Amino acid sequence: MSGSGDDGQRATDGRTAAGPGLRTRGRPRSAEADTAILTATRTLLAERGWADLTIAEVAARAGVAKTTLYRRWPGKADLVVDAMAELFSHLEVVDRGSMFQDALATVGQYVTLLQLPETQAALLALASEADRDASLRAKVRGQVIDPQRRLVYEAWERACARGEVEGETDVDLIFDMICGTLVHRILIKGEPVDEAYLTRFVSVLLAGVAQLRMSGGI
Amino acid sequence: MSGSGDDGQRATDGRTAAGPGLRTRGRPRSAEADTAILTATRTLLAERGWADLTIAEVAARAGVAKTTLYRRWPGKADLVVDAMAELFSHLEVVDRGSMFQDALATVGQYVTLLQLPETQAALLALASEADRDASLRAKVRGQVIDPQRRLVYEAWERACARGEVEGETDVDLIFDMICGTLVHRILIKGEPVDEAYLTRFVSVLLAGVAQLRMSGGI
Amino acid sequence: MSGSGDDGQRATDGRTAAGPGLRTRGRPRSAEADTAILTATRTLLAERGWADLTIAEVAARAGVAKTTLYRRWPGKADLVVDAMAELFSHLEVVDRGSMFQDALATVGQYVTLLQLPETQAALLALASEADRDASLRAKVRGQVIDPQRRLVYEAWERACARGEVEGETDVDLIFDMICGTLVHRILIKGEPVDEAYLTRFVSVLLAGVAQLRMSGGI
Amino acid sequence: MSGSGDDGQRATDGRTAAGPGLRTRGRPRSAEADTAILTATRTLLAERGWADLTIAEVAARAGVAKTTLYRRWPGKADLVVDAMAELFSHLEVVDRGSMFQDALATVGQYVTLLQLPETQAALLALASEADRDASLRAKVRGQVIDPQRRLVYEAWERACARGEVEGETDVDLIFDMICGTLVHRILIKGEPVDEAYLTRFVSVLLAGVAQLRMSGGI
DNA sequence: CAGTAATCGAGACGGTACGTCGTGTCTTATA
DNA sequence: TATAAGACACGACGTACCGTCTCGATTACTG
Repeated sequence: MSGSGDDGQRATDGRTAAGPGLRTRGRPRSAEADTAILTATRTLLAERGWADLTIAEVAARAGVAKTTLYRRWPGKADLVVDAMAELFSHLEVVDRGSMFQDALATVGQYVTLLQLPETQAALLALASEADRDASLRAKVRGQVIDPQRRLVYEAWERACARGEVEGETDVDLIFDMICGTLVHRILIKGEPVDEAYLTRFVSVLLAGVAQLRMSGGI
Repeated sequence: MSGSGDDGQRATDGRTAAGPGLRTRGRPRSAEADTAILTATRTLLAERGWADLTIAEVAARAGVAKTTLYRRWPGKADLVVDAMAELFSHLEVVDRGSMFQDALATVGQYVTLLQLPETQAALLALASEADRDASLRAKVRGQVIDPQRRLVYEAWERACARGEVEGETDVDLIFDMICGTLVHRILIKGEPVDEAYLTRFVSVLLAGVAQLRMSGGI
Repeated sequence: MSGSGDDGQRATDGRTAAGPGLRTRGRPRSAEADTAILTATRTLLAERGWADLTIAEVAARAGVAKTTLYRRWPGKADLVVDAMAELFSHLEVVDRGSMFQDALATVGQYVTLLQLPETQAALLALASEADRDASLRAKVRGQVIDPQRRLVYEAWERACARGEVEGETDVDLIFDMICGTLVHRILIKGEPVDEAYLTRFVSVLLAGVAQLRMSGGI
Repeated sequence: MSGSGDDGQRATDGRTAAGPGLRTRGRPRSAEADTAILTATRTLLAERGWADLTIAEVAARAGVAKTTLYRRWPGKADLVVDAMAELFSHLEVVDRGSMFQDALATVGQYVTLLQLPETQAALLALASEADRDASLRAKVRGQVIDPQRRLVYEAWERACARGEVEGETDVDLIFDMICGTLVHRILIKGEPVDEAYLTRFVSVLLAGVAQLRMSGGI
């Protein structure tokens, strides 16, 4: 689970057995409701897009009352953050034997994710909404964006272990370049990323990163 | 002028003195209204953000009736496209003597634009809305995004003329990398771009591009 | 028309032709909407009762948007006041030749009104709601209750003209006794008023009133 | 006790020490809860009025769970009936030596009751709700309204015993006239009843009743 | 220089989604 | 079995914005 809740119960649900018995009062929240709601959210995002995604319809599709939904999430954006977070939590660095092949495969996973209709509907909308809402931005970054930085870090570490590169690198910049380029291509321009584009992109990127290190800079 | 209008009158308004045929009948549209509306749009985008930008308030701020606004633009998104297009139409490639300096200065202009509150409010929102609306996407790309590709092309041409590079390059990829990286940094993550970040970015980018060409690829 | 409006336009609609031309701006309110809404209100009051009377359903039944309804009346109670006022505005004193017969006939009209399902649904509910809402009470009294006092006054005047009685009487008290008794019987206890009950009631009432005057008191 | 409960347990609760058989199983209902709930109901009626009286708030004020309340009363109206019944159960016919003085004093008690804020909030609301709910109407009449008819009957009997009047009279009509007139004055019109009004009212009423009997009618 | 045809301001209109609130039921752990 | 606590399904609320419409009042070209 992603752990996005803002009220006490959800966050500590079933964790602290040490509690003085004051913890579990009243009817516990339905765990199935969470699953049903997040699934319905993704489905409807794909079907209707962001603007036509209605809280009421999500509730109906999930077989849940609107109230239940509002009890757990303050609004559409926060709900969608959790729904997307589940999708983005499955990315992993693939080991294909070389830095280039690792990068190609991992970036490929990210491309696949960005090409899902639910991602197309949600990601830019979330970023847009977050512009004026600091707490939302924190959630988006904390649950969707920032966790993926580890992919860059791990790929670099693995390349170090193989002896392909050494030292440290500018993970932030590389991360921005990867995510940004693909987001611009797929989400903003709405064009597909094929094998050829992907290969050229990773080539330019790795060449640039390598060159940068040879020059001694960071 | 950007020429986003969908009815005939606006496109030919006051421009072609040639055909006085059956075009101009009845009271002509106020030219000042256009200016006032677009200015009000940008101001309110900066003040309120995308979600709280209201057609009614734009009209009020521009001192214009809602009807007048709807007669010229079909909706909020189309209006904002025109408003943003005016901002993005001022970008130029600066000549600083070398490819690296040219790139640094030009990208710097783009950064400045992305950091404006109206851009922060509008750009991702437009891209998000365009996800489901092909005609909107066409407008966004045609008036805001694609025109900037020429900056990459011209910078490359100038570098060729100087003898720094030769042949052709993958303008599309480079364009995606530049815009995407900055959009991700500034609009999605909401972090500033300082001199150091900018320098590193342009270094990696140009190194990558140069390396790529030496390897014979495109 | 009852003249219940609280905004300027409705009250002065079509009255002041002397206005400086500033009066009629924008689209005028639909007069048919008023009729349709008040009719629908009475119909649904009779069908569903007060508690299950929904603003949304009134609007739907009247073929009107909820917004339109809220633009004209602040809430359910105020709407129902106007709807009832139309019903109560048709009461008249009947001339049957004698004070007793006049009273019998006029009170009979009132009984008929109180036995309508819409009145049963509305009158006590309005009075109940008005308990906490001074402005509502003012409307209820001004448009529904107080105007009927004239019936008592006119009947008394006619009896004076006939020479059956002379001087003045306590209209307020008599009015309370008539309305109150019938409201208690019909609306509170929910029992019908038949010819016999009516005759006894009017007898007791007139006898009391006459006796009171002979004793010289007011 | 009013005995509004609909399950068996409450009726026999703590009263009959006779049969300890199979009645008392599991945890017995708290007797204090009943008191606390009815008191809280009257207090909140006076504070908030009928419309803003909430079951949840009554429970909170009584220090009781909502469940407990619903186990004993089916809804807001039934609860309020019981709460009001307690108030109305204290009315008695006062012996002041003459029929007129008895009536004055007894009606005065009723006036005092009607002028309580909790009565103002509750009585018309109950009657209004009862319009569509036969079982509620039965409760209201059985516990609040009808029991007071005995006041008219007893006052008449006492007057007979004194020799002031003889025979029977139309208790129903007189009861409607008394309650109705005062309800109309106090609850519907929202005006106070002072000594003068009261005296005039009782005068007219008794004169009417007396005259009616002399004429031989009933 | 009157007629015609479009625009303009104002604001009412039919819709739709919103987020909140109250109801009455349910599901827990505890007494 | 009753209780306190609180989650739950349901449905109405009143608000806000949308995009359309209907007015009377301007403005220009046109015949």
